[in-house]
Amino acid sequence: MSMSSHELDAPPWLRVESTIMATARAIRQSYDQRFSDLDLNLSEASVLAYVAEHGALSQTQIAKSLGLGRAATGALIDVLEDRALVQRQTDPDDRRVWLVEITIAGKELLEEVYVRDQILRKQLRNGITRQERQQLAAVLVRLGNNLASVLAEEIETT
Amino acid sequence: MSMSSHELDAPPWLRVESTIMATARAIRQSYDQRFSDLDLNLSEASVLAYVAEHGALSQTQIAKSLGLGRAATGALIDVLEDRALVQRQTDPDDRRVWLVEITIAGKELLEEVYVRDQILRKQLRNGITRQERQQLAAVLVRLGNNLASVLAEEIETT
DNA sequence: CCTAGTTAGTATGTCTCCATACAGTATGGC
DNA sequence: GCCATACTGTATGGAGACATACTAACTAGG
Repeated sequence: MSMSSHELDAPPWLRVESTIMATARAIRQSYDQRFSDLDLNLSEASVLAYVAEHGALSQTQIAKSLGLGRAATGALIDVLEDRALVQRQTDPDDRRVWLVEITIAGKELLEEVYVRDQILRKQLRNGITRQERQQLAAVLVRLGNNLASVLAEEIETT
Repeated sequence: MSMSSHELDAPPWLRVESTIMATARAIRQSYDQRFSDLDLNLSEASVLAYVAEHGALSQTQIAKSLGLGRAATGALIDVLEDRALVQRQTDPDDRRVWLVEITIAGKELLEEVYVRDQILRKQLRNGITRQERQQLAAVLVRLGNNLASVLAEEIETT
C-alpha cells in the first residue's frame, strides 16, 4: 500500500486531507489486523480499555471520550455485552442511563490487547522522535480548533 | 464539535488514531459545507480539479492520484458526468479505458471552488507556521511508511 | 403539580469508502 | 497465432460512522 504515491501531484487541499485520512485508515487497519484473532476491532478495544480504566460509565460519557456518536457507541457496547466482556447496569439515580462496566472476561482479554498494543506502537514510532510525535499532536489539535471554529461559524451564518 | 475534549483521558492508542481520524473528518466536513451550495463534496471537487489540471486521464490514474479505489472513483465520475461537469471519451489505443476530461461547465464551477478553497485554507492555517505544516506532512509520511511495512509484514506471516 | 425544555439511549436512513468478484480487453512469452 | 497473465472499469455487499428523529425520563419555572 503506497501511502505517499499520490501526494506529489494531487490538488492542494487534497494533499492534507487525503494524507491524514489515509493515515487514519491505515492505523485503524493495522490495529484491526493485530486484534483480528481476538475478534476485536480498534473501536471495541478502545471501549474496553476506557471502561476498564474509568469504571462504571454512562454510554454518553464513553461516546464523548472516544469522539464517537451515541448511536455508534451503543452498537459497540451491544457487541461487547453479547460477548460478556462488559455488562450494563441500571443507574439508581437515573433510569434513562446504563452504567457500563468491564467483566472479568473483559479484563482478561484486555491483557492481551495491551501486549499487542505495546508491540505495534513501538513499530509505528520507528524513526519518529518523541518530540516529533508531540509536535504532531500539538499541530493536529490546533488544526482541530481552527476546524471547529470554521464549522461553528458556518452554522451561525446559515 | 469539541475536537479536543476526548484526548486527555482516552486510552493511549486511541489518542493518536482518533485525533487524526477526527481531524480528517472535520476537514472533509468543512469543505463539504463550503461547497454545499455548489452541490459538490470534497472528493468530487478534487476529481474536478485534478482532471482540469492534468487533462484526459483514465479512471485508474485518477483513483491512484487521489488515493481512492477504482470503484469509488468510478462512482464519483458518474455523478460529475451526469451533471456534465466532466465527459468520458473512449481511448483509441485501449478499449477498456475511459479518458475523462473536464467540460466548459466544469471549468466554470471550478473557478468558484478555487476561490473558496483559498479562503478556507487561510482559516485553517491560522496559528500554524509553514514549517510546522511541512513537518506535519513529513511525520505523517514517515508514519505512513511504518504503517505500510506493518501491514505488509502482517500479510506475509499469514 | 405540570408543563416546557433537556438529556440518555435507540432506530433508521444515508454517506463514503473498501474488498471482492466479474467481464472485457491488452500484452508478452512461447 | 495462442495462451497465461495482468489490467480497466463495474457491480455488489459490507463496514463504520453520522444525522435525524423518536421514546422515555429527568429537571426547572411557573
